[in-house]
Order: sequence, then structure tokens, then C-alpha cells
Amino acid sequence: MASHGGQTPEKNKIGGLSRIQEKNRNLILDAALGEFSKLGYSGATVERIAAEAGMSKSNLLYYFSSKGAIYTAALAHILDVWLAPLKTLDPEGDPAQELSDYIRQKIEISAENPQASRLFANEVMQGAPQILPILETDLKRLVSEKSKVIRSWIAAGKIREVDPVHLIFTIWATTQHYADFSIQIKALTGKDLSDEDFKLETEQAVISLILTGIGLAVPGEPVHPK
Amino acid sequence: MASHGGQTPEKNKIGGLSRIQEKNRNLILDAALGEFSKLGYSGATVERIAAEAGMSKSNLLYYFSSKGAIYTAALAHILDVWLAPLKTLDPEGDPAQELSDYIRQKIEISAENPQASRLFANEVMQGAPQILPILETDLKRLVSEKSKVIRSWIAAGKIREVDPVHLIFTIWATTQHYADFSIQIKALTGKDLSDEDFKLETEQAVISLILTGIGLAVPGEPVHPK
DNA sequence: GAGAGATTTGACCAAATGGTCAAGATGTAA
DNA sequence: TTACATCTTGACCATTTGGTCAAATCTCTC
Repeated sequence: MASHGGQTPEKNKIGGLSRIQEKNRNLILDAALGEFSKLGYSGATVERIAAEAGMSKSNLLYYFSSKGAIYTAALAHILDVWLAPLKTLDPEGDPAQELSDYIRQKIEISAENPQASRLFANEVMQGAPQILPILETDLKRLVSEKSKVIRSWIAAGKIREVDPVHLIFTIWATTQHYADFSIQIKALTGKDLSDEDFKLETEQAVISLILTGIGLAVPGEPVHPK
Repeated sequence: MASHGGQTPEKNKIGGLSRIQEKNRNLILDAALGEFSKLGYSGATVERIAAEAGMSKSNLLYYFSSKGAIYTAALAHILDVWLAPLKTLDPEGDPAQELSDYIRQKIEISAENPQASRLFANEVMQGAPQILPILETDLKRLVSEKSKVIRSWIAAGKIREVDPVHLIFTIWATTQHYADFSIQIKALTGKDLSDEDFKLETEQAVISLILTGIGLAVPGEPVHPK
């Protein structure tokens, strides 16, 4: 079926791809992430993505059959990274620690991959034409599962009685906001998550607000301000 | 300069516009809001906007000189509505009441104008090419002012010591999230803000989390769950 | 109801863009 | 080195799309 660079196949391969294919696919996906996140699906052009990836448009279309295929691949490429942190919420752990870690992770990842964040946001805002099935199955299952964890903490009297799903939404909303709206953040504060100090300050503020919101004391903060 | 429907001007006018102009401009702006919010700036086409507004493309371009002009106008059209609620935060009022009202208002407006919410989000995510100046001046001033209000509540010992700006960001993030990511919300919960019950539940959840987060008791909820 | 300006539209155009194709360049197993 | 598959590209094409224009059609004032 697919041999490479000579007669007999079975060499120079990484998961069925030649070195050249591996390299170029990655170049393309990186470039695509940048362009799609900057301008949205329609705003991005195949030519610019190709240029950004350092190759001709024709060559890019040799690796991906269409613009849509690039988009789908770029989205799939980031999706795991994007949804993974929630999986680490450990029912056995200390709620304050677990949730702090989760929020910190989300902010950290948002800060490192603002483009991925925007690509994801864009996709969802347009009705998630590509990933709706994933949201309805994998993500839904994951959220169900983690809601149960949170509910167990409530039942154990470890945190205040809150709706787990809304809690998760709030965490997502807040962390995404700092990445997706970074221009607005910067216009208003002069800084954004790329500033290390501001990132830490943001983590602290969000963690403090949410932990307090669910009835937990925040380490290093007075319990009663009054 | 601009007279209409006859020789002498000075009649049939609303703010310098004839009835027909007034009507058509509104039709166009409504249609534009729908299209731009659905597909982003590049994804929307002048022809579809015109069709949606019930007129020919040529006629639309008689009212707005270019696609960009429509976009700018649509954005300006929603901006006031979008940023207005914050203005109502009253320093004299009760913090719990003021913030509850603000959050409720934001969610209400998001539920009623999800398109406007997405248009705004889209614009900001792409770097706010049109409205950055407004963010840097008007919005910045407004946020400064309201931060002062929040700080005065802190100084008076009425709420916990939190960073006012991060508090505002959190409220924006959360309320916008439910509108902009409604597809995801629906995929995970089966409902969205267009469902009246879910909207009330969301308002309650967000208000509860945030008020508690800043050290306020929420009306109708036990103070100590343990 | 006549005249003048306002409104509306279809025909048309140039640029941008996604995608095809055949030909040439390159890499690799033998 | 050779033979063959892979890789790369420029030329090319059809479609879409933002925008122009001149010719109608309408509306309003007098």
C-alpha cells in the first residue's frame, strides 16, 4: 500500500509514516494551528498555512487532501491535550489540593497554548461541527465521572454543597477566558498570561475565589477578613 | 447633504435617516449580527447577509459601503448593550445585592443575545482589531471605577479581600461561557440558557459560588454545610 | 401628477482561493 | 548505481466573493 523512498517498505517509518511525512505533517499542523486560531476556519487560507509551514500549497495538499482535512487534523491534534487535565482529579485526594492543581494546570496549559485554546473555542462557538460527537460521548462521560467525585466530597462534608457541573463550567470558563480574551485582559491590566508574575497572580486569584466559593479555606489566606 | 424622497429635506427623518433607511439599516444589522456571529467575519458573506435581510446585495451595499463597514456597525450596535450592565454597580448599595444583580443581568443578557455575545467574543479573540481602542479607553476607565467600588467594600469590611479586577474577569468569563459555549453546555447537560429553568439554576449556581467566594452569605443557603 | 432625488436591482468585473495535474526532483533499498 | 516510489512544484482551472455601475422603479414634495 504505502512504501517509501525505494522498493521495499518496512523501514524509516514512525507509525506508518516516513520521516519526511512525519516532519511535514507536523510542520503543517503547527502552521495550521496558528492560522486557524488567528483567523478562524474561513479566514485562514491554504496558501498561508503552506507558506508558514515552508512549502508550496501543492505540497501541502499532497499531505492533506483538503482544507477541511487540515482543520480536522489540527483539532484532533490538540483535543487530547485540551481535555486531559480533568482526568487527573483524584477522588482519594484532598479536595483543596486536587482542585487547586486542576485550576493551576488549566491556567498553565492555557498560557502555554493560547492558540489551541482559541482554536477550540472557535470550534465550539460555531456549533462544534467537528467535535460535537466527542463532546457528547467522551467529554460527557468524563464530566459525569468527575461530577461523581465532587459529589462524594460533598457527601463526605469536605466541601460545600454546590452543583458539580456548574463548578466545572466555572473553572473552564475562567481559565479559558484568560487565554482567549488575552487582548482584553492586556488592554485592561497591561499584562497577560505570558507574564509570569501575572500568571501566578491569576492562578492565586482564581483558586482563592473558587476554593472559598465551595467552602474551603485557602492556604496562606486569613479565614475571616472581618 | 442628504435629502430624501422629494425635494425639500427636513421630514420623515429619524436622526437624519429616512424611514426607509432606518428600517433597512436595522434589517441589515440584524442579519449581519446573525451571520457574523455564526461564521465569523470571513465566513460570513455579503450576499447571505443581504438575503437574510430580504434585499439584494447591491442594495445592501447602497446602505453600507463595504463588508467591513457592516461589521463595524454591527459591532458598535451591540457594544453599548454589552458593556452597560457594569455601569449599574452602585457603591452605596449592598454588595451582595449589587453583585447578584450584576451577575443575573449578565446571564440574562447573554441568554437573550447569544449572537451578540459570540460576535463580541469572536472580535476579541481575533485581537479586537475594531474595538481595541474602546477597550483601552472606555472599558478601562469603567473597570477602574468599578474596581474602586469593590475596593471600598473591602475597606469597609463588607466583603473578603479579593482582587477586584480578577473578580470582574471571573464574572465576565462565567457569564459569557454559558452563552458562547452553549453547544458544549447542551451536549453535557442536555439544556442551555434558552431553557428558563436551566437559566435560573445557572444564575443561582454562579451567584452562590461567587458571593461565597468573596465571603458573603448567600440568601436562602445554609452558611455552614458541615 | 410632475419632477427630483432616493431606492432597488441585475449585469458585470477583478481578485482571491480551494483544488487538480503532469512533470520533474529526490531519497532509498538493493 | 539503478530502479522505483516518494516528494515537490508551477501552471492551470472553476468557483466564490466583494464591489461597481448604469438603468430602472419608487417616494415624496409641491
